[in-house]
Amino acid sequence: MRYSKQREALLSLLRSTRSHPSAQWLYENLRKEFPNISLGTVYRNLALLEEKGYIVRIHTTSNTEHYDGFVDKHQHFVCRMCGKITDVDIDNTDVIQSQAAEKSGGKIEDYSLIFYGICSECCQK
Amino acid sequence: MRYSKQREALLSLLRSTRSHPSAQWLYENLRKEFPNISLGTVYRNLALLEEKGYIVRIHTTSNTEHYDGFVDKHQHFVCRMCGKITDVDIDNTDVIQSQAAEKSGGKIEDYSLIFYGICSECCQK
DNA sequence: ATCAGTAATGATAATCATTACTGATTTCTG
DNA sequence: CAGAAATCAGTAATGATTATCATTACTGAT
Repeated sequence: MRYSKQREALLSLLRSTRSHPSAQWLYENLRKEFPNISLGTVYRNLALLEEKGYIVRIHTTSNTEHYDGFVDKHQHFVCRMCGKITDVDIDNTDVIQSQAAEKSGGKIEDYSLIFYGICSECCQK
Repeated sequence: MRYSKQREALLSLLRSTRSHPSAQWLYENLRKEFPNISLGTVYRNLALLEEKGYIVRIHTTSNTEHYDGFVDKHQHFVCRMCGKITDVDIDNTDVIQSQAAEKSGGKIEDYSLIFYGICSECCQK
């Protein structure tokens, strides 16, 4: 993987936020520094960075993908009112993973655990 | 919700399999009984049935949604080789859910737990 | 420092799953 | 049975993502 300014900026932007942005948001914000950057470049580099393990892709009920620059294993909570994604740390998930390995018969490499509900801000409204 | 043949057939087809089909697969198989059924009808009813809680939508790394006619809470395992989705039952997930509620501050209504890896069939190849 | 090779880019077109629209048909209630 | 409303089939539109392609920009060797 050869160096590129755009990719470095993308990764650094992703690592600067905990908001789990979409490709569109990243595109719009990268345009401040790279007015001519292409949306295709954003998608291409997101795929590349995910493949190499530098970022994580989050699949939710929403029809758009979200990305996370923090790769230390953790979980997410999605608010069904405002759509915001926040981090949640759950302990002892290895128990679950070993139980799944046992019951499925196959080789389990990873898992995704996403919580849905109403976030504290939206609860107050 | 008013009765319709197409919707009943869709629900019954979904309940007859453990393969967690996509909209496209359901459409193709419903055409055996309803040669003129529309893909739009399939999507419309999938959305309706999900909203009413009769079926579950499964979001995976694949770019298409999959559906499950069995709504008793359980988890899924997705093979990254063949793409097949199988059921996995994990015990004591309520521990996780209560831990998430505690740590997130919000109100947690549901969660999705999906395992990724290589299924037993693909392991043998 | 320049060069050649090749990966990455920007611009744009293509893809493909899903959703919206429309006029005809079916279901249900009185 | 009739009329209102939901549902349908068919099809166009949408929107996120991916692919294409000519040009540009890294990088290691001369």
